Amino acid sequence: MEIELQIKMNPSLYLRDPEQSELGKNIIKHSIQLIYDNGFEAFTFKKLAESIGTTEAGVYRYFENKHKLLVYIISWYWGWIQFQLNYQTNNIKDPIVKLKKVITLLSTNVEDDITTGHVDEPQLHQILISEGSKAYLTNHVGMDNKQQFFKPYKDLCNSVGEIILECNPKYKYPHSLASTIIEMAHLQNFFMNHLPSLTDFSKSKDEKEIIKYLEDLVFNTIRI
Amino acid sequence: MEIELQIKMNPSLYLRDPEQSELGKNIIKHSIQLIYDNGFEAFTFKKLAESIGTTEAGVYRYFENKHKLLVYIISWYWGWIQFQLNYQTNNIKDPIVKLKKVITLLSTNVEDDITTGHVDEPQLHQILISEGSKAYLTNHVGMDNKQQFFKPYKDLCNSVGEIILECNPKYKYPHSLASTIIEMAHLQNFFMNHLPSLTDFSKSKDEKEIIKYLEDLVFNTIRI
DNA sequence: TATTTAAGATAGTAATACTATTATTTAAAA
DNA sequence: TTTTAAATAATAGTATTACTATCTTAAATA
Repeated sequence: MEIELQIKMNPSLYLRDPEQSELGKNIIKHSIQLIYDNGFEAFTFKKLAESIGTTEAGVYRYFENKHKLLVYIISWYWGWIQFQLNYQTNNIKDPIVKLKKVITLLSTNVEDDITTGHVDEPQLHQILISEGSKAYLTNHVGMDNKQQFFKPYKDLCNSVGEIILECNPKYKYPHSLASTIIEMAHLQNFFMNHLPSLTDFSKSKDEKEIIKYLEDLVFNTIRI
Repeated sequence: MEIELQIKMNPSLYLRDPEQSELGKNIIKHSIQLIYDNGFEAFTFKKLAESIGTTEAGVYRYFENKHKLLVYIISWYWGWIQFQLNYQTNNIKDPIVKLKKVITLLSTNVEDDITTGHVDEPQLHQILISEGSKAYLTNHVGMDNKQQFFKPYKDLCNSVGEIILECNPKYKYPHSLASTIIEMAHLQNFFMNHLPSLTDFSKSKDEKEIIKYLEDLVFNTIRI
């Protein structure tokens, strides 16, 4: 029996479900590759179509515009991370161990997940580091939020917040600390690699240092 | 005697120094207004030129492209914040008081500084919250960094890092904690106003809550 | 077999991000 | 005061981007 992991996506993000056809899956696959290679600003539907071997109009039948496509793949990533979190912390009683797992999961460049054929998770992880915040740092964030575009991110933040509260039920800022952990796991990685003097990891350029920094930050903050 | 505050800018950011002419000052002034109103994605040199009453070509004589203009005004902001930091922490001995001042300075929506005629600081502060990270989250961050585009930001981060070390000389991650404070002062503000469930300040929507959160985070982390 | 549906092919438009040219005004230098 | 240079304004033009529309073909389904 083959198991294939399916992440349920918000239908408002697409015009036609990309999971349901070869072309759709190719759009996701090549989008990740192109955004990973050239960044989101340089990414266009024309280049995407050329890379797939279809036409611009073909892509537009799946996604209204490139921003929604970005939000789609980012949502997919958070959904996938949520699954990994649930899976990895399942049956663990100690919330401290759980929280450490979460920090490691968010900070580590994942391995390719073979149960998700057309998605290259390591590339997607890099996209999240460089482009993740562009999903919500827009003028239309309010409208996007109303359409629940950021639900996977908010759900994840909530899960992390709950684990924080398990560690210390009296801690006053579980959601803010959760969003700080998630954002900083990515941003410190970006800084480490591109603006190293903004971090203390420039020598080793090792993700493990980020994990140590975040663990120190989090467990001192919640006073464990 | 009138005092005018001049922030020295990196000449690689512009083609012609905007401080040196009326048109130049108008470009800065109206850029801030337009980016504040419509966001950076919707901002074009054509709209800017129309808003000033000049032509697109006129703007291009000052700035190569809109990204460099964004980096310019963001650099200006960090230079101005650096000045405010130096000014406000001058003669303060206690590093804890200093660090608190820094957190407050970064988290508070500033008042308009009359010594900088053509710059509206409160609007600029909002731009930093929504668009600040777009200055460096690009594919050409390495080249930009080589040209010292992010020096004011890195200098500020360094200053904050030094104050952290004054509080606790043994703390291991002064730069990372400094960049965390700076980024989170802005990001928690953005979340509070646009994605409130990612924070614990959604009820009051008060900057003072962010300050309390960051103080709690920082002083627990460095164990004061 | 008829019919819906997806995909491919092609064309076209408005806006964006520029570059280039020339004419006019302003200001500094000779 | 005249000359010269520099800044600006006015206009035009191009390649690319971000779409929309239409028509045909192929494949799946009823």
